[in-house]
Amino acid sequence: MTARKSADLRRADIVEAVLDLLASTAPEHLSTLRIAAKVGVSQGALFRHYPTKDDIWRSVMEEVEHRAQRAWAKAAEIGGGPCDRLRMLCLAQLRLIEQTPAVPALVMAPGRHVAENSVRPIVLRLMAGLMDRMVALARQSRAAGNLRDDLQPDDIAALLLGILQGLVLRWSLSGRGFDLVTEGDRMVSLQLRLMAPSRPQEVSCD
Amino acid sequence: MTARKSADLRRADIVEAVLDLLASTAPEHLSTLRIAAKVGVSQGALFRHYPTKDDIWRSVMEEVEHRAQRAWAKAAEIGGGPCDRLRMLCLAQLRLIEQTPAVPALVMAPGRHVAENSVRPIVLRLMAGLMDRMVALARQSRAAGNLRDDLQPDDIAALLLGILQGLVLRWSLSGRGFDLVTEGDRMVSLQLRLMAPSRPQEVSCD
DNA sequence: CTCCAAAGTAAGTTATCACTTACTTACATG
DNA sequence: CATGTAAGTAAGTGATAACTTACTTTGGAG
Repeated sequence: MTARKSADLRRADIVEAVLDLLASTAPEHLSTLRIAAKVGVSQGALFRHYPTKDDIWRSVMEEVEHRAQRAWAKAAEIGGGPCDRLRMLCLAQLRLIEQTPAVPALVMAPGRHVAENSVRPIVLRLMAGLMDRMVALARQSRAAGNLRDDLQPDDIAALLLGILQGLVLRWSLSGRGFDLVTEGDRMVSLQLRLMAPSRPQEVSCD
Repeated sequence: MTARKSADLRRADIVEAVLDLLASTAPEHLSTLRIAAKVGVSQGALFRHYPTKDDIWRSVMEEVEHRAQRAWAKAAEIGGGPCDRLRMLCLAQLRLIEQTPAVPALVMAPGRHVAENSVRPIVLRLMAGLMDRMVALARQSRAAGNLRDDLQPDDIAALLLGILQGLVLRWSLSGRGFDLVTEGDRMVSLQLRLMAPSRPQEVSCD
């Protein structure tokens, strides 16, 4: 099951090297030479394992997707009401990004240099997956009376996701100048409080 | 006053060409060759007007900044309460982005290829300027009784700005697949309603 | 031990980039 | 009309990119 052929091990090495390098390098400056140097082989050796640099990007993005899904699943395991789980899902995403700064770099990379064709669909799938989970939890939260009746689950999720994305953008632009999870917790909690039913404090989320 | 030397006219041509091209091209694929072709001169001619490509990026970004400030100022002229003006500021920003898709491309461009050193400080200044205006309007709105007392103006602005940025990100990733201003109006109005004081509908913003 | 395929290397190849250079044209001014 | 300057061009230059090629090393199966 978990056994891998040596070729796959090498590919895993390469993916990990790219993720490492992306923590400190913009995607479009990640040349095959630098990747190879990080892995510890010559540049040409990369192409024994991947036919194309685009294929490397695809593998990297798929690994990111797996990590994200793992993080979401782990956040879902924690007990508590649906509203807590919604908050935990948001925080799990922020924690993932903090530990893997490659994520926003890849998501925001606009150009073809970072393999638009290979990466873009995976990014969209990733964001759709997060959105789905958030909508589901929002629906449950509302049903449980933790969120206002007059809010659509899609809108709840869109507002929260927007707050997360804006926060991550500012975090990236500021050179990671503040603690992402701390600030995110503050913002998400605040927003959930705003979306709580009218009697302000009683049925609230916290 | 408004008179310009011919050299400046040429520079304006180049800036406009870049902005045009950025509507359909990622920043890192905008070579001097393509810019020159758009302007209608040879590639080398560009360097008669700009010593460096970085200087072109800087000029472009400064033009973007001016457009943004003009848009914000125009939005501020419209009458109405501070809460309306806050909403209008948000919509003005979205309208600017819709008309000038280069803005998110430049803001999110992570790498050095698009002149990190020249562009980044201007981007930060731009975002800080928007934030300042939003915080000021949020403070006025709260003082006017349109927003809850227990919200800090900074947080009000941060939430709204986050919602805008997230929306723009999804708009860009989706290939501009929905109407930015329409959807933005819906989201911003919703958020302002959530932030309105407890008696839900009466003192609300709308 | 032999042999073969997977994995590695060094040195290409081709393309594109920002930028330069040597030379030419257009034009306003004295 | 002569002339100096701003603006233009075509053809480089060197750097760097992804990818290829010809050859060598290595390790396990027969």
